[in-house]
Amino acid sequence: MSRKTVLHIALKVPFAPFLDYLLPDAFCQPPVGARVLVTLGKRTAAVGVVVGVSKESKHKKLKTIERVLDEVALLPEELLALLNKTANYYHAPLGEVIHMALPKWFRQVQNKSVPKQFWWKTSATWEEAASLTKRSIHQQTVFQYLLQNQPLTSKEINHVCNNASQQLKQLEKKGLVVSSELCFIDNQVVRKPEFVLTADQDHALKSVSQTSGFNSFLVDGITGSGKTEIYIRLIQQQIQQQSQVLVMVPEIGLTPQLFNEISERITGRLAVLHSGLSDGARARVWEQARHGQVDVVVATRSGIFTPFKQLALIVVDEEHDLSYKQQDGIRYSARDLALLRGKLQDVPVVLGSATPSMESFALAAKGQHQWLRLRTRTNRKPLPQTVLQNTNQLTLKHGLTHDSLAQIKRHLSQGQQVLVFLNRRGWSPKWLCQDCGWIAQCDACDAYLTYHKHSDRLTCHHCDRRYGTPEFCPDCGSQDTDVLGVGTERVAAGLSDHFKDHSILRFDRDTIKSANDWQQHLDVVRRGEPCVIVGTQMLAKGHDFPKLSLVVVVNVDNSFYSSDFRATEHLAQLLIQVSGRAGRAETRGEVIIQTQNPGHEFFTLLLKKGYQHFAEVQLEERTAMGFPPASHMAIIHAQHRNEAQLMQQLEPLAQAQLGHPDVSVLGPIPAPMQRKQNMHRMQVIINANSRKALHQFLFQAQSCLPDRLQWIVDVDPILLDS
DNA sequence: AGCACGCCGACT
DNA sequence: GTCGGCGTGCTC
Repeated sequence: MSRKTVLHIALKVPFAPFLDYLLPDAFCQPPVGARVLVTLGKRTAAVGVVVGVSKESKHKKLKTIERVLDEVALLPEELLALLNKTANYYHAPLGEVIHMALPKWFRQVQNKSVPKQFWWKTSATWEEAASLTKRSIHQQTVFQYLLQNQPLTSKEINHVCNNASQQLKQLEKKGLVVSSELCFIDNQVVRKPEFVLTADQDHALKSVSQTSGFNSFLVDGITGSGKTEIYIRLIQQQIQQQSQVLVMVPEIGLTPQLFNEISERITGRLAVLHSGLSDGARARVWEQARHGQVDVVVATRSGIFTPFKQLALIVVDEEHDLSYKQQDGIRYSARDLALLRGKLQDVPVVLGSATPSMESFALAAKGQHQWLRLRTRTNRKPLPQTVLQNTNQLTLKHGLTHDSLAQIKRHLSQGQQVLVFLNRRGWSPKWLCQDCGWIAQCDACDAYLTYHKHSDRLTCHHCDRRYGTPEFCPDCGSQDTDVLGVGTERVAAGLSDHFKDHSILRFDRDTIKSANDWQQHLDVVRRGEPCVIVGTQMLAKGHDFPKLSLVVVVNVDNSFYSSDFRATEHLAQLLIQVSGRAGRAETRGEVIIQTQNPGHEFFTLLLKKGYQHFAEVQLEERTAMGFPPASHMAIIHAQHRNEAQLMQQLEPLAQAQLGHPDVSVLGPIPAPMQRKQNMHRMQVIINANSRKALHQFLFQAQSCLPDRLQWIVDVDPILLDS
């Protein structure tokens, strides 16, 4: 009787990997990987993806598919395989993984075709343009900006002048610029000359290109050792063979940089994919990659799920970067998934970093990654000179020592730029009562409030609640309140005051909200006038500021008191990365690190012997302690508004830990921040000798936790709190 | 997760 | 008398 076709449909539901639906007789059978429209419970119109077909189902009463949205699979087989593995590895329901991977555009029921976009580039020299645009300053500005930053979309030029798109049309009429629907880069002329590779580069390049199928490589080379050159040569090779390359970058701010570097050197079609794009733009890149209409995609984290027609290589730049790990929802690591995808699709994966993560370092040491070291700096830039400044007995001015200020002054007067790095935004991280020692805290979190002078508010950086500044201490009534500590806002204000003749630029989440803000700030720095840049984390990464000659790092000491065993690894990476910003061929860069622990062996190890040596010692320590990468870790985070109920619901887990010889379980213990956004938080830390044992435990744990409880599993956590 | 049902407290 | 809090249950 039942010759009915049953379809397994992945939907965004937390309780099952997929649900079964019937295919109506009148419908053509959609392929696996196609989207369909179904009703679910009271919900009409839920978008799901076909993940399997069968003739029967365990369920009695099946609903029927409403509509087939794709004739051909939107998710190619290899991508679906990756998503399946992702679901297993991170213990997440397949439907949720698919939901996360699909750009929003494809999760909506739309009949609209993917919107178009136009790319611009110049087709004339500056002289030609100048003579034809004598009467329009705007056209000249637009042309010049395009000349320096091409290729660009109209949107990216908008900030240069307010009617940039009209100016572009005019320029096009005059034959000075051309537009294309694809990001063309069908360069007739390769603009930059080819460099001669160093022996190390040559060896690395040959090692990768001589292998076939899956192989993983760790390109380990200091800033300026020419990692990008290797990526570019590899990309060139693939394009010649009509294959596609996925290049992963840690964050949105770095996409334009790598994009431009690559675009100057390849003949092919290039696209970027990051969270700053509109839904339509992301969908377009997906479609183009899937149909083989682009050759290279430069993408941030979620780009690891881009479908390709002919993927032949994955590059993960700045492999150690924490941004590759998603910190909410399904906590996947794009770097690890890149390796998994490489294996599944049998293509090589190249990881690059000046400061490899302990995970990659360990795999390279074991020979699981081919270790390709670049020892010479191609740009002949000498390594920066680093000095430690003991802040213990010194009075600080705007968070800086007198010596730091004097050095800043010297560099500015020499026409150089200076970067002051500190990982704290706002005016000051604490607001306290001078009389009784009370410190302002968030109502909803166990955290101190940060004072922001600009808004004259106290802000919680964990839940974003804002408070007015108290006129008197709520505990003792004293009016003698003060701020404690410095953030970027305060340092920048202090420096503005101190160096009245120079501009002070602030790079943090309060001053930079969009990709456009980024670009504008960068444009200012690139103009090269002497200035002081004050910034957080976002500045540590690979940006190239040619005029920057001094870096001052403030407030590194928290890492020494952290409970996270990875804190020193992260600090070492940060210091090396941030130091890499200073200096260029002619001028040796200088780095000042302000610390209360100048005698700490960490500094001796890192500064005297280098990152490599630091990493070796660190790896030995990890191994001795039985921590990752020598072990496999996972954390179960649970939260509930009621503390007692939270404890009670976690009860079964405490008992489940028995009988797993290869697994050690810590907890349930209170999370480092016990209360966040009014939720009580507990965690269970699982440390296992083998990946298999870890997964077995997690499966068991999952089954014994009550449905109602809000919990998530973080496999391979890289931050122990949050 | 959504979304509904259902059962108790405080307001026009 | 209703509006609305959130506990419980279901989704193929």
